[in-house]
Amino acid sequence: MANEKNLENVGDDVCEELCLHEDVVERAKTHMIEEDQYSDLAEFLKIFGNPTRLKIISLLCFEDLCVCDICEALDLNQTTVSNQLRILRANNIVKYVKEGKMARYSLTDLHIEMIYKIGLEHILE
Amino acid sequence: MANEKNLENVGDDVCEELCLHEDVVERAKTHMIEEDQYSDLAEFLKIFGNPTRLKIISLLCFEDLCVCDICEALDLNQTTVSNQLRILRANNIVKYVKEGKMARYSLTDLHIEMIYKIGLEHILE
DNA sequence: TCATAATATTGTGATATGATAATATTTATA
DNA sequence: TATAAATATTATCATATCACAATATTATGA
Repeated sequence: MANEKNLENVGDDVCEELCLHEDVVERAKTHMIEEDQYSDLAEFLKIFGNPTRLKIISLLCFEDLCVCDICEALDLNQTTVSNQLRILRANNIVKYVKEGKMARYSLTDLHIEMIYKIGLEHILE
Repeated sequence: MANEKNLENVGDDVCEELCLHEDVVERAKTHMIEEDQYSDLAEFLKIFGNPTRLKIISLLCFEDLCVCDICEALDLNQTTVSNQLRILRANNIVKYVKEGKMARYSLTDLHIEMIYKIGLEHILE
């Protein structure tokens, strides 16, 4: 029995003196959010990890634009822009209104612009 | 000659009346940053697009931690955590100090916490 | 200097992502 | 209703990324 307890403890208490700080670990855990929220947040922030999408976002920070103008400003073909706009839409980063044949895109909210600008600040440091 | 000019214009002026807004496009272009900066920014923000890395960041928002404690808090094996820490280091998101055998990790600056928190706000809306 | 704890690096196969070609849909107007 | 402009969707293949096993490195204490 005492033996069994020792075996149990092997996993938990390895390097107790020097490294594994039970109290620190427990406190850290209290600051964690739900597993699903980490996934959702990663999915959302992942969208910012592509230069083409960042270019689109950077343009929309200043002015709403139609697909055609975005293609022209970025010198990218229509398929590429349209596909990326779909991804941006699906992730609630841009929205659009139909105006006749055109679709006028804009950022959904200020969070998008903030993340773009804070990121830019960081890399410019 | 007149014919040639017409042909040239076909590419530029297609849908002039309805869609391609030269002035809008020109104005949009003035807001763009350098190609390299888009790449750098994408590389940087891409790092936030992974749940494991976000978990590490979320812990370090509150307290500096050693690798061992991070593994324990996240219930992940050491290889995974160490690899992600290397990526975070390489992208200037975390830094560390050696303390004997241990490495104590922390966030490099407030930008990291801000991006994490703004993103979280966004997905919780 | 040997053993071991803590951390780092490398290699691997499965999965995700990117740009774009090909094609489809939607809408206004002739 | 036929045409063409504007935008959207689907398919493809090359490349990137992921978690982790295996292994290496670093640093402490016996």
